[in-house]
Amino acid sequence: MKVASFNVNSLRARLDIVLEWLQRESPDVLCVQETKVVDEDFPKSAFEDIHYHTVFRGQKSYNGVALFSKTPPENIHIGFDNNSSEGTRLIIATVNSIPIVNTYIPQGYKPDSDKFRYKLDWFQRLHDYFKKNFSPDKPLLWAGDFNVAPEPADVYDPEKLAGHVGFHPDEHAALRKFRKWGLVDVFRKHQPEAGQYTFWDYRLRGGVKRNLGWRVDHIWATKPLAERSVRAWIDKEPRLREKPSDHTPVVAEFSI
DNA sequence: ATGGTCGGCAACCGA
Repeated sequence: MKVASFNVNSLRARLDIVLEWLQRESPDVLCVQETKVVDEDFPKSAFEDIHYHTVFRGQKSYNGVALFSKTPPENIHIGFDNNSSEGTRLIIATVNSIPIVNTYIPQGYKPDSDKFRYKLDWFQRLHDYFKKNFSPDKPLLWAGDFNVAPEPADVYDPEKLAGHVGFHPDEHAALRKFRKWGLVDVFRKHQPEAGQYTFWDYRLRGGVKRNLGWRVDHIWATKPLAERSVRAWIDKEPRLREKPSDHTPVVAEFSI
């Protein structure tokens, strides 16, 4: 089973890239964030044409998540309380008997802002959701744009960025709670080397060229599933980053 | 150097 996560920063702006990537890599599941498209305008048939099932929830201009799968998704939940709050940031569906959680975690703006408190609260709500609905002793996959680089190896300048949004002690404490519950960073398990990024700060002059990157897109799994992971990588295909604002996909393979 | 540049969508917001 092959699973990927990709922040597309507008699905319609990058539709060809996503379709080509699906056909090239042929993952069983692709979790997408920042679709930026309302459900009525979602390009559903383009994905059905290449034999992917779709689950999506969007809104005008911002946010939006989608899940694509080769086999039909089951037990679909959108948002924390199903089909209402935070649906454009959270899709849960079971594919090939494995519950997949696709999240677009709030970005957080600045550490002294309400938006940052909202982000921390969001992590807490998700943690509560996991505790209530899932067991760390059973396979569970959590993928998405977490908007947090977990470790110093995951940012281009850990000393300069310490305390910034996306690399803040409170965010690291939030992630630690998920680890404590039983989730494993599957990419890191297979890739110990520092400096492997999924996002580059295009707001800094020459940020992409200067490799000013962050690893904020993740695939985490409970131990029974992580034990069956055989490979994980970040797709470095240059075509995926035609635009400076592009994230790039993170991929993991499991022997199930 | 504490900046800049994207996408959506039509003035700025969010990242």
